[in-house]
Amino acid sequence: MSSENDKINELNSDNENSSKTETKDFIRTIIDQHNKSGRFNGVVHTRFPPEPNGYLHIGHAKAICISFGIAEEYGGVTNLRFDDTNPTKEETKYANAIMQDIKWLGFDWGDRLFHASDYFDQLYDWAVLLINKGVAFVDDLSAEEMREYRGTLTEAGKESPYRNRTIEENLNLFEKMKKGEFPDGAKTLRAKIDMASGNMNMRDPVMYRIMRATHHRTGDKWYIYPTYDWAHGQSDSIEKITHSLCDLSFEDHRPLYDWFLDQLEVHHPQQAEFARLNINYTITSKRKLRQLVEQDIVDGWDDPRMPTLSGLRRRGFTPKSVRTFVEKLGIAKKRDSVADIALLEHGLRDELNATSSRRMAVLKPLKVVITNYPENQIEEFEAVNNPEDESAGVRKVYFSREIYIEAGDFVEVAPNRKYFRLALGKEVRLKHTYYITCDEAVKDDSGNIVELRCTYDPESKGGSTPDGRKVRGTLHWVSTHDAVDAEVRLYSHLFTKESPDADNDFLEHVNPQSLEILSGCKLEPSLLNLKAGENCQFLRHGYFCIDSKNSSEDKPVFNRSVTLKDSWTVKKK
RNA sequence: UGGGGCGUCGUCAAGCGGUAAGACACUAGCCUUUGACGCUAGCAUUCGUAGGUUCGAAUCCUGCCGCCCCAGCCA
Repeated sequence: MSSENDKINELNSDNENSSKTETKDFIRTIIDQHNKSGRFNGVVHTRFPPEPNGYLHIGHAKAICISFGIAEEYGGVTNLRFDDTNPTKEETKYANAIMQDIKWLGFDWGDRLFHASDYFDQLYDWAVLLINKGVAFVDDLSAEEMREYRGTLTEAGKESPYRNRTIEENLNLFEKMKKGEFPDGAKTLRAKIDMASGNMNMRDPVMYRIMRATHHRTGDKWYIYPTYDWAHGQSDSIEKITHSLCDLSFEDHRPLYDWFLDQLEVHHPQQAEFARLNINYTITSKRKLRQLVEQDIVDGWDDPRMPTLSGLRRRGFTPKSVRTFVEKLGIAKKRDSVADIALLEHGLRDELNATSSRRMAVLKPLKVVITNYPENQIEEFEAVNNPEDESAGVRKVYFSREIYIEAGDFVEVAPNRKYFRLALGKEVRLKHTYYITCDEAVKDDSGNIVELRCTYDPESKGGSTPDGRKVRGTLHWVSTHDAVDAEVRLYSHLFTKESPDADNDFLEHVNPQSLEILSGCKLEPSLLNLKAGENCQFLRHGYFCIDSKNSSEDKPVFNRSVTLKDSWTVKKK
């Protein structure tokens, strides 16, 4: 009886706990288990290991947030280590850009900046150790021969004819490889594992290749370079990493890393693999992004349409919005998952709604003359900077007889009673100021509307009238006398197809309208004071920032980071 | 006839034998000096599928089916 009660109590308390406890992903669950068992004495030490051969993109942001974020959460730290084992592809300029991007995201590796190349000597010594153990050998097979000997996915491979050289011979040959006595590609050092393994990575993988290339850090010291597979696990081990978090493509390599570490009898991190981040309407393949840049389809790696961190930054995305996005997506092992770009955009809007000042900007101007408003009169109005944040204060806006409104806010005949923007005979409110009614649309010879003639109601000053009549439509405006001219760039998805990555001809799906450049936009003058890197809401349009590359004092250029949600155009359809 | 993974709402994703969280998206309505924001409501009788075990299964067992990754001296 009593044991039954205990069980029920246990169940109840479990339920209470589970309803309060946050759900954990499989990586945090593994760490919890380690902490419970004491495997790493409660230490969580991760690393982020990029290859300095390109720019970081949103997919890397996920890996960064996971490795840095989880370590931080468990009171641990994260190393930044450049995996620079292939001198033909790596450059210092990429390393610098990568560091800048990680810092921008808000993560810090302290004084723990490392390079796989820091360990080249140790790696060499360990290779000698494996030769001495009889589990590594120098092979003379060419690349093509090796491929033939490797077998296929369903057939076992054949052992290399050089596999049974004596330890002395291997030692001698390996040293000569190091001294540069053989031409590039003539020999390799291979691990002696199992040519019949179902796991291709275990079929005597290459540990060293001969490569006469100047390394961006070690210069011309080496003629041989370790492969990633040989360097990676040991680098983690040397740095006493506890949890090596990486993407699913290294799942198959884990047995190999474990094998090396076991042979060497050194510190053994736990590797865990998660699914990479894919996002719809974009691509996250370094190779394909490079193509966009090299074929001038975009304006460089930091083009605001690019999913690179530098592109997102220039577009006006905040580090927080990127981190929130990654957190909300969660971590799992579903390889083909594709995140909705709308979630990233939602996070940005959510953040900026709370923090950005509002300003009025007319993107496609239409001149309005308020015929009953005194000429040469300028009236000052106070405008709230951010209705979501009183501390943001107020600013002054100046109203006059001639203003600009958005051309799209006027049609001659209202399409239905749900339409409450401006039309002939209709009344709308001008934000912060007066009601106006449209009397006449002036057209040019070809019938284009070039000017509106309206009358205002002096009683409506401030945006409401004594009679309390309802005016549903509120338009933003800018006075002609103090409007500032600017260029505004509107962006939309770089691709028209949800999963352009699936296609090899992904370039065919590039959205020809992903960039719309508007010139002659009319802005509220206070916008000239917007600081670089600061976001601002253009009322009824979206969030904008100054373009860091093309903007100048005399010719301001703004980027649209994200639109405001718009239920009207949805309804219209 | 190889090895490794994955299949829960349109999307991402919880769930770990006790009767399907949450977020985004979407829909309807309210509010509104941004058709924004906010608020309210709706949105998986069902967890790839077929059996089995069990009082009870998304969760355990078995068999199918589907999708993805691996044959660089790239990382």
